[in-house]
Amino acid sequence: MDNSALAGLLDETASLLEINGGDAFRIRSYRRAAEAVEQSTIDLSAADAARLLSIPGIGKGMAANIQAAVATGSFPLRDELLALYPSGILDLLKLPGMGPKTVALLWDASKISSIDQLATAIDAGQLSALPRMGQKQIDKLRKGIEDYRQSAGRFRMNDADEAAKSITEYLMAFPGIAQVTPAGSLRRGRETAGDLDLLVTGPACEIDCVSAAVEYTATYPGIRNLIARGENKVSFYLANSLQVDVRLLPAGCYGAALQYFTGSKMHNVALRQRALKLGYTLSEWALARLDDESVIVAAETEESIYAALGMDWIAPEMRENLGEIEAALQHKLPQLIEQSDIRGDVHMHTFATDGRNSIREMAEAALARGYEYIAITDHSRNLAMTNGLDPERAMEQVRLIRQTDREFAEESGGKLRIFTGIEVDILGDGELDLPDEVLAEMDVVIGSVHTLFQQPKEQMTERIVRALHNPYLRILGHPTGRMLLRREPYGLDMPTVLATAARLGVAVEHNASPSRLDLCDRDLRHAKELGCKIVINTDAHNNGHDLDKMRFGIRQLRRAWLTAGDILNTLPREQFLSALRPRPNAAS
DNA sequence: GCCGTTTTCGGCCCGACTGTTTTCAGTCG
Repeated sequence: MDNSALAGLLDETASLLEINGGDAFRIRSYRRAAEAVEQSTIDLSAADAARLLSIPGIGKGMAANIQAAVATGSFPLRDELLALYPSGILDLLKLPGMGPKTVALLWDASKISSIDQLATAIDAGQLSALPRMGQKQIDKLRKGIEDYRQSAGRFRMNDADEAAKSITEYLMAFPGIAQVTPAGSLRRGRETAGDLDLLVTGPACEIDCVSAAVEYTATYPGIRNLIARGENKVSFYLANSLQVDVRLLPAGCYGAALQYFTGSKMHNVALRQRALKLGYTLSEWALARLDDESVIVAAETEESIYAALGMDWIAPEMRENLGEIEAALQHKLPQLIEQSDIRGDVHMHTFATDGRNSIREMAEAALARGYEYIAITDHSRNLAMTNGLDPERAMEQVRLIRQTDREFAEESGGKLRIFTGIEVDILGDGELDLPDEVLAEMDVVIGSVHTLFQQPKEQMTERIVRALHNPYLRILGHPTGRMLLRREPYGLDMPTVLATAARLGVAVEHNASPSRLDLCDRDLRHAKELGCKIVINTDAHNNGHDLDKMRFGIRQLRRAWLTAGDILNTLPREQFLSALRPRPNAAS
């Protein structure tokens, strides 16, 4: 059992305890332990008790739970709770506005323990009899169920990504397998994937000897159950119900297969039409002559196929038939942004609030990543649960950032600059929650939408627009608050927000991570059209893989056809701050 | 349930907002 799975067990136990009305501090302990396990860099299933106990947040009880889970797949408290409630009850918590108290209420009153049962109860009008269940609440739940069902069955990009990595590692260990490439929506950079397509090639995949590699694929240890095993294809489900199709192909047709299975459907339809026009036929096996299909025109590489069709190779992220084919024919495809274009990350937290590292540690991690600048932007006081900074602590933090910046610049030979910053909360009245004299000290002021995000659409938009008018605000953070597979964007009037930001010169932040996606490709396209400044940040809370979240965000930028020139933090550091909205009193 | 001590037990991030109340419970970050 890997750390993630282990963390999942602890976290779901915490949720079950909450539904059960357990002690709040005990619940927090389970959450903390789950977090610690998830973040741990060592394999805890192989760790002894002493090693487990050395991890902050893991004590005697939790160490015993972990050891039991490694040995048996569960532990006593979890088993006891699962005997009280069906496990499907945890799905209910995924609905917006649905917390443990409401879940407990539904269970106690009507034995509702799944989303389907809840939907039935709503349709039967059973809910209105319950306390605190007005029409608004019921409407909200109905909408939530609708959204949930739309996203059900799809997997977040990072889950598909991780599965692809681990299967790839397994396959590459087989002699004669030379290349494994994820195709489908994962390769196109979609934020979710319905299934996972892996294309495999190498000497072991040639037609006369492929059976051994197929056999090896079918014995991948992560397989929950095998769906099909053909001559050169293996399909199976992983433990998390993700369906995986592995195709083992001769090198001679690898490019054609890669092109075909990457899609999208509409892109492929348009491409096949183009082929017909030129007297060819395109399939997953080859681009061949229409009058004699035994004559292969191109098949080995994608580049050769696109070239034979008279066009430049098209990056997978653009293959949605949104004009990329015409652009490729005219050799006018944009040079899409690459991760290596990014020179800085200006949204990160430290242990002054809810981060896990010091300013210096974040700086070291950023430098190791090749960045030229970062901004430390801890939370302001309104986000009380994060130990947000009040004016005094914010000023102290500024002092500390400047001191660390000086020391670090000296040690690193000036390779990295640390900007001062703050992530302030936009309040219900559209005001920022720190006074101007504090904001004036900050290089980077990110105004984020945290506590506002549940509000009705009209007020929400109006309040954000008001906040944009605050002259100290330089970046609009988490502009849509969109959480992947959790809830739809809350119906915010994004065109108005983006147009206002563009007019006032406020940059909007794109911040994509496994769990959230602030701007989708459509938002980003729109932002560019409006001439909006865009930054891409990670909202990093630790110096480890958090900074790596940038790679998830880059995909949406590429899907929106953005180039390095469209993104502010591709600028050298001398130019970055001056590209932001000018500050009211250009003090420091 | 964990932690840090007072080495045996008390303290453990909390404020904004909504919808349902008729003074507040529940959810969210």
